[in-house]
Amino acid sequence: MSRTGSDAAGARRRQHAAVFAALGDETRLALVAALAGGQARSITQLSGGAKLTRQAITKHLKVLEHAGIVRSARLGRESRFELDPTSMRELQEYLGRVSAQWDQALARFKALVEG
Amino acid sequence: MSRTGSDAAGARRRQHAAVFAALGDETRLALVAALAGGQARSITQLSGGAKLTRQAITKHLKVLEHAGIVRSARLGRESRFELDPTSMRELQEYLGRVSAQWDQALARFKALVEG
DNA sequence: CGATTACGCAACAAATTGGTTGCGCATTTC
DNA sequence: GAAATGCGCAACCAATTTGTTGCGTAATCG
Repeated sequence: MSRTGSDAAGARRRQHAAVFAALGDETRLALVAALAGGQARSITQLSGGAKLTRQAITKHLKVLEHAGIVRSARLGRESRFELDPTSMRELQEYLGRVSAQWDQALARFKALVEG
Repeated sequence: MSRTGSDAAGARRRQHAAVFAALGDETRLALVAALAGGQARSITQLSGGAKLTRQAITKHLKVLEHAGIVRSARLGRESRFELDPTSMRELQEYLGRVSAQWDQALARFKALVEG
C-alpha cells in the first residue's frame, strides 16, 4: 500500500475521499436526490419531508457544500441550494478507472492461464 | 426531501450510502488502489507502506469487506484480500443516473428559456 | 522443538459525527 | 409597526469512528 502523504496524487485522493464521505450518509443522499431535479430549493423546503430538525438538515447541507456537491445563494430571507454535479462526475470517472484497471488485470490473468 | 424510511428505495439508498461511506477515507482509498491491480494481498503486505499499525489497517479492511468492496480468504497463516468491483460499479451507475437527471433538467430549462 | 511470522481479540482513549435545543437577527407580510 | 417566517450561531450530548497497545494463538521456518 502506498503512503498517505501529501504529494499530488495524495491530494487528489484526499479530495476524492472527502466527496465520497459526503455522499456516505442516507440523509445527504436523499438531499442530493431532491436537488437532482435541477430546481434550487430552500432549507425549509428540503427539511419538509425529513424527520430531522431544520438545523440537522442545515448541517448536512453544509457538509455537501464543503465537498463541492452543492452550491448555495442567499435570496431574500431564504438561502437556496442547488446541485453541482461536477465532483460527482469526477467520482464516476474515478470508479470507472478502478473498474477498468481491475478488468485489465483479469484479462491478463485469463490470457496467462489460457495461453 | 423524501423521507428516510425503510421502503425499497430507502434500502437501496442505505446500501449506496454504506459503500460511499466505506470509500470516504483516504487510507481505504489507498487500499483499494493497492488492490485494483488484481492481485490478492495479505494484511502485512497492505500495511507495508502505511504509517498506521497493522491493526488499524485490519479495521479498515473489515470496513471495506463489510461494504462488499473487498473479499478475504485465509490461506495458511495469512489472510489475503482482493477487490470485488461490483459495488463500485453500482455506485458508478448511480452517479451516472444523478448526472443524467441533472442534464435533462438543464436541457428542459434551456428549452424553456430559448423556446 | 524453539523462534518467528501473521494474525485475531479486546480494552482502552481521542477525535469526529449526527443530532437537539435555545436564542437572536434579518426579511416579509398584514 | 407588529407578527410571522427563514435562517444562523453556539452550546451541549450521545454515538460512532479511528487509532493504539497488550496479549494470545495458529502456522511456518531453522
